Amino acid sequence: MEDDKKERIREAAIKVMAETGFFNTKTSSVAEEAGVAVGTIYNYFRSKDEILEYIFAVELKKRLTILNRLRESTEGFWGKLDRFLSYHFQEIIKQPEIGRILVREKEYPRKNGATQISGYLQKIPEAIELMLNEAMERGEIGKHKAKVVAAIIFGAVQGVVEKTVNTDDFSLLTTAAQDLVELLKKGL
Amino acid sequence: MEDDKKERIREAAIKVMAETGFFNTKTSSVAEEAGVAVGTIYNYFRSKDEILEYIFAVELKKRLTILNRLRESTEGFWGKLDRFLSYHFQEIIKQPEIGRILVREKEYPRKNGATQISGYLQKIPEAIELMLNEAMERGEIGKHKAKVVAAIIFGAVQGVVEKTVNTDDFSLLTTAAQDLVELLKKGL
DNA sequence: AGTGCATGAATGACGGTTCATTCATATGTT
DNA sequence: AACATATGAATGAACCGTCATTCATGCACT
Repeated sequence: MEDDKKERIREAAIKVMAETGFFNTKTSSVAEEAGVAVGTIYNYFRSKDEILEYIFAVELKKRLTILNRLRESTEGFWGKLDRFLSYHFQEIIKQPEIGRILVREKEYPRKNGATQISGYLQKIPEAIELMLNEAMERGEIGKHKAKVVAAIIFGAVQGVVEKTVNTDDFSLLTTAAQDLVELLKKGL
Repeated sequence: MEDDKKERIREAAIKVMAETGFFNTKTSSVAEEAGVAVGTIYNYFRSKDEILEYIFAVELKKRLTILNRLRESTEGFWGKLDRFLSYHFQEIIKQPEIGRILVREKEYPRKNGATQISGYLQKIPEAIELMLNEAMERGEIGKHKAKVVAAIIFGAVQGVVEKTVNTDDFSLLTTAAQDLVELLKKGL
């Protein structure tokens, strides 16, 4: 049995939690799926909560890296948005379980105070809001309430992901980025 | 102490579950909030799950009634959508806890098989999809994939509600219906 | 022979549900 | 009107299954 236990546990947790939801997931199931003993999990994570937190951290870091890279590019707003959404949707096509977890477990209140999750998650709509404001100043898009628009975009993305994972119709996601960008471009 | 225990329990559950989330809500807390004994809950509900199911049933029935009434009216698509969204957002302004629960607890996998919740909830985007198709046939809006658009609208609505309850900024909701309709009207 | 990771049975807290009991109110009887 | 009895809603302490977490022991590699 080879190494990188932490990664093995993360992948197992993604699989099991996507299936049954965080609260109905037993650490013993995660252990079994990962092929390790229950106790081993606790050599790498302080608690069950921390596993979920780690899952979010990994995924959101990937997306924020993309967003920051895009911010610096000279591309127009719509190109940036299209790139970002395409990346996000591709990731979910590759691993639908991630989609399930991201839409389902976000923001759920945990027993012992807040986790980092909300904090991490906030940053995505914030980044979009920032890009929106820049685009408005450049006159690339008309004046709108960036906050509301960001919430709409963020929500629309989740809506499409949700529909996809609920119906297992991944064809939706292959064109969703263009569909959405097109709609928004005309709309704003 | 007057009557209608079931209603008292429903209201208490809304309050407590909005605060702590379904899975962190103890039946004893609901009982306390409702001013009844724990056992009394079980005279009106078979389980904790059933309380949540009932909360959804009540709220979704209200919304589906509106939607069906609108379907029969001769009003155009955009008027209908505006009316529906206005109603929904007003309800959440009146009782933000409902908003929290609707966006957070939807579709969460329960231990003992499926609940009615997903089934009920499906009907909203379905109704929107239907209205969209009718509007496209009438030529009121251009041809689009109704399924994707319905998912986008449904998601966008949730996004705005989520933003609102997370920031406690209810001013968002007062104009959100018009903002959203306007954006979509131009976009489609 | 010491260090570090892995193990999984044991532990203990927690909380949903049950049910024997209480109690308020209604009904019937004189 | 006074009393007896029946009904079923309300109660909450106790029960019991369910896990998250711990830790004593085993194992491997240096």
